[in-house]
Amino acid sequence: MDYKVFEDRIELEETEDFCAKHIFECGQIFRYKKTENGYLIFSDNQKIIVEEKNGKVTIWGNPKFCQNFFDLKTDYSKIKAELIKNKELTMPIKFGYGIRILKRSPLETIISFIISANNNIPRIKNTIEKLCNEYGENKGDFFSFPTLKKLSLVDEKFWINAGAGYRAKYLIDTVKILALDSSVLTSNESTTEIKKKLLALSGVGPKVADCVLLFGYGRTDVFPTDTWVMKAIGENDKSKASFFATEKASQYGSLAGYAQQYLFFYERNKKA
DNA sequence: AGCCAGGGACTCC
DNA sequence: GGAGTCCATGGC
Repeated sequence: MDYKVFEDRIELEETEDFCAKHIFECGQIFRYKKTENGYLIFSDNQKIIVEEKNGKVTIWGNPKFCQNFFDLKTDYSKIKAELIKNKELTMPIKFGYGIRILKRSPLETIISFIISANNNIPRIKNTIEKLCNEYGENKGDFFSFPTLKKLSLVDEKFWINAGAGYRAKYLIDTVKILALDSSVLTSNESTTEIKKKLLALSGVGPKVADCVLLFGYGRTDVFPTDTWVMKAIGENDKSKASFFATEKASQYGSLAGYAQQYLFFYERNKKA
């Protein structure tokens, strides 16, 4: 995919490999808002604006950050061509053709997906927004995601008030663990090793760990298996989630994470 | 009103 | 290690 890098933006022609709606509404990120002709996104300490009009996509923001964030160097046409050989992915890929997996900070991903457990997206977004507004750095027209140091100042009452529910104590405990040893946040170890460390955090089970690995560490060899993906597979027994996570990761190999995103987006947004 | 939400911890065995 | 139960609370 060709793109031009400027000082304050990146430009590309409209392409099958980039669709803002698909990218932001496939459940991988919670700090975004729909605008008139695009999206307004916050990630880490950055603000990004994506505009799509007249056949052109403009990504406003720090170009170096955005190039990595949108994973612009990865060839999604190639990934889709490979995955679409699996019949069950034909419709999902046609439907969510413009999905890209965003590269995000491990800390923000960990906190976000602990909040996401057994929760609904509007409420998840609301809790994270309250957190940033209170503990993030004021960047003028938005707030950054809080640093680990700032997160250490958040008490249980705040989390409850922000709508975290019973996850409040998980969040408190996880921040404490990370404050003592934050090495996992910058780990470059194998997917299995990092997963083991993530599972030691509070409120992080197999599904949250897989989401964090995929979105926060760019590990595409995992297949996060939530209720929507279970529906996509046609399985009702929730106790089998971890079985399918392993099964599908093995089936799709290093492309498992991409396959999961197409399935998730299709299942959530297709018309019955 | 009642089930569901991008599940996990805890407790049994 | 597998099965059951409980967990807060807004969305629909």
